[in-house]
Amino acid sequence: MPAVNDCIEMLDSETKAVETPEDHAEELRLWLRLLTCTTLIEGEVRGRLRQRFDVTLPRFDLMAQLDKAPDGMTLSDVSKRMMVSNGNVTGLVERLVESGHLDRRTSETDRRVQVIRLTKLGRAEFRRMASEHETWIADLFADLTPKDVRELMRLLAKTKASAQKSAARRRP
Amino acid sequence: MPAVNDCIEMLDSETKAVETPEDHAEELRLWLRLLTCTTLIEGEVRGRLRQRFDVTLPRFDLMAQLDKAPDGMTLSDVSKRMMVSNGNVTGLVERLVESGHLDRRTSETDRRVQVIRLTKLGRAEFRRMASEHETWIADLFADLTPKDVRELMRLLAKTKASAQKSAARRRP
DNA sequence: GGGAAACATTTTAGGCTTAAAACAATTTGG
DNA sequence: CCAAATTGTTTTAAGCCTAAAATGTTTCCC
Repeated sequence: MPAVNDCIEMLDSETKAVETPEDHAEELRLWLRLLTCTTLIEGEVRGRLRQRFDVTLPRFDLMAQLDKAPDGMTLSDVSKRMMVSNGNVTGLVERLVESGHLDRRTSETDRRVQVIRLTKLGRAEFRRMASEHETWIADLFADLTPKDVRELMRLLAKTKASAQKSAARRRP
Repeated sequence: MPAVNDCIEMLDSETKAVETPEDHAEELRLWLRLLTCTTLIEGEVRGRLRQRFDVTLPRFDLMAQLDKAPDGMTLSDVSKRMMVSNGNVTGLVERLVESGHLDRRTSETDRRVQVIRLTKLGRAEFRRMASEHETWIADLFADLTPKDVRELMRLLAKTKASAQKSAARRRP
């Protein structure tokens, strides 16, 4: 009896009292919009880095991590911070060592560990790129008021926590 | 005299009256947080798609576009919608045609154009995946209240508009 | 009509990315 | 002590992705 079914579904969607196929369209739209924003900005930054400095985004990101760590980082550290796979970092580091931006040495205390640092050249180039990069980002977010920025920061922090909790539920 | 300099900088950062090297650290932090959220969720979705359905995220995304277009789409349409390069779509479509999920034919009216559609198999598989996918997304955003979701939607719409405007300024 | 511009797609070359397996070194627990 | 588990990195195989150049087709407009 379709009529009865319709009633039940309407009731549910209004009151959230019953367990039936729920509507998660809002969350889905939110996710797509989040993804759109990120893709848009990421593509813009990628293009500007390439045009202005002939550098790729992953290389820039890796250098950004190292700039914050004057004593260097292990490959695992970098991999966790950048949220990419280990093997990915291996290749990235290889190319940046090759181009003279990174210094890589085996730890004295643990011969499994590779410690990487920015070279003088690498640091200088990164600083030069980073200051321009910061103005790009400011420009991309220019229409947001300081209040918007604060509110977004708060909601994204909540989003991040929610997603981490959900991920942990599945992989305890 | 460093003391004087400090005063000027503090004044500026408080009042925004003078034009000096401005501080865009807040926007930068916002961008990094946005990127973190997306990377986190995207990685989670990618992993679940692989484990549950042995499908990649780009394939799923492409099928999602086609599911909304019963009459098919051209490769250019897909490329614009997915915000990826043309060449990328060519390869993706190739593999999905090969696996029987997509049907590709040259347009009768314009022989430059390739029109792609989901096959029966492709549509069935996509629907099966999509309904589960929707629950994953809902779970990942579970800690956000309906008000949070609305507010995020609003702020991300503003962000998207701002970024598009900034991109257009560069590439008119 | 015909050449130039615009458009849709593919190709190319190179880099990024992942998951999984392999390898190497250290730590741990009996 | 030493075998087993753990940890850090690299390798492998496959796929994703981009920018730029090349190819084929249509449209524009003189």
